[in-house]
Amino acid sequence: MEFEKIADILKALADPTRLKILSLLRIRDCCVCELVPIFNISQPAISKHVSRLKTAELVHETRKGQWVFYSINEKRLEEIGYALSHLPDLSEELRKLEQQGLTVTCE
Amino acid sequence: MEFEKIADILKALADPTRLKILSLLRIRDCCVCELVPIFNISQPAISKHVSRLKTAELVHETRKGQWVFYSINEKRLEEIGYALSHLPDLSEELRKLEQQGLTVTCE
DNA sequence: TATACAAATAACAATATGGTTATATGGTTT
DNA sequence: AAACCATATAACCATATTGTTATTTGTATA
Repeated sequence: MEFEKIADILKALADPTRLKILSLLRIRDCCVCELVPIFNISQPAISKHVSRLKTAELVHETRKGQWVFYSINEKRLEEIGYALSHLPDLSEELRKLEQQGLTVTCE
Repeated sequence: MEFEKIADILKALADPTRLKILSLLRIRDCCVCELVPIFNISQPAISKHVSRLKTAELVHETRKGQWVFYSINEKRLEEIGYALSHLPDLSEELRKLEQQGLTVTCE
């Protein structure tokens, strides 16, 4: 996965409210109207948070009548964990640096 | 680790430039003046990025003469990987929701 | 001591983020 | 059809983020 893509998914994760939503979805699927009374923020705020998680493919949605239930996408979380321990290799950049004689060699 | 703390570390990670810096530090320790020619941004911008990584304890710094060398803190990265797969438990919140009769039971 | 280089900090600007309230949309029920 | 409820979107505001240039601080050296 590219650096920009990894950063985008991490940005979607990097918020306490969204992390809490994911933790709740680990217990069971929830709809927005269940999440609202748990947090001290408005319904549109919750709606935007889950929307951000959906864009990052960290959750899936399923409409059931008038409700929309969100479920966690554990695969995506595993992917991001893997991406962090296997970031794209930039050794070519360091090689170019050496060719340009810009390397700092200390003592 | 608390949600706010995890979110803070994820915010430090959630930027392509900082992810690239970490990838470079996986190859070898680098100083700011080596990182500058690799990226298309100014020296103060790089300095602020490594400072952000340092605050999140994702890197360590060692002064060597006039240079400051940065090294990756792999332990911290492992910690955040672990934290993502073991987020704090919020089942108590769902229990309270049920007690208040706010649970949505569908079909 | 004066000069030079590396790195950090200050002050600022443009954009992104995370909240609000008001309103629109989608589906259910009377 | 009308009313109702859940969710999404629009418009807006305050603050955070990420870059810039100018300046300061720390260390080495002529």
